[in-house]
Amino acid sequence: MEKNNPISCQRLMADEVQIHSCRETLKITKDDLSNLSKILNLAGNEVRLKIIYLIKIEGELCPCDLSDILDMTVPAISQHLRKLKDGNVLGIRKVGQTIFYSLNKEYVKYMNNIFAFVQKKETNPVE
Amino acid sequence: MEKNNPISCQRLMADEVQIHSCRETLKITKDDLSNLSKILNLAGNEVRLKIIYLIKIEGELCPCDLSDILDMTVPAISQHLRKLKDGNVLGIRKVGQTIFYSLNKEYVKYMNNIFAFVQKKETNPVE
DNA sequence: ATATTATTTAAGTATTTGCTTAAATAATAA
DNA sequence: TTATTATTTAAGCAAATACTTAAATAATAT
Repeated sequence: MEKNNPISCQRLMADEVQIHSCRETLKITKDDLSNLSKILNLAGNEVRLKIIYLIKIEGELCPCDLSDILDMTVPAISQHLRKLKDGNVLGIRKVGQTIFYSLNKEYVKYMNNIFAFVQKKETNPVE
Repeated sequence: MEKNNPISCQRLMADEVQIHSCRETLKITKDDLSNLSKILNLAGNEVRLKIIYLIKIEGELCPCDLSDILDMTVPAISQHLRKLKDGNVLGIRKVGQTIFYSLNKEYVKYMNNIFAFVQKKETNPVE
């Protein structure tokens, strides 16, 4: 259902064409931007960003290790990992009672973009 | 002051070297990751992401236009703009009583990374 | 079986967030 | 001057967030 809102900005110089163009842009990119905002929201927490960054470098890490590394309780880490897993950013591999979290393939490229300006630290080669 | 926490993860396979390496990595990247998380946190809100995206395409936009385009109240928009300005993502240009917000130069490159996988829409050429 | 270990889940809570409405600023127009 | 317009600021509030501690699962070890 097209809303076709009237333009309420009353500035003399208000550029109706620009406003309509922006609305069109949003129509086209709505879903992309919505999905993107969810990823960025996950990454926009310092603890989770560290988790993603470390897992990206190391290949995989378990909650217990991350708890050690980040000096946080295991449940606190676990809850962050769950969000990242729910958001499909991370996947898991179970080995006995240990659960290794790793970056899902489809996000590797994007995370390279995200971390582009972070001081380099080489990723571990997959063996 | 070096904390040098003992490793508490007791897994048989716990890789002490890896854990120490991660701690070193964090020491090096701490500030970068902290700053990055702030930017991503700003971008990780759907409304603000739309604002950044539109401003990136259009060059600059005012609160009144954004209020029209996003169908939100002017104060709601204004408060988002303030956060983006406080985070140094946006800058302003005043023309009479209208305030135009634009993407700060230092963030243009990074925002290209952020929006890399959003359906293309050409940026307006600067005239 | 019992104990230990790794992890998740749940409940509680203080803080942050994102809006709302109303009021305050500040520039322009009549 | 007074009115209008663009914007910000402030106060209030419901919802979301990120932790805490305790309990529940589940796999391993004794």
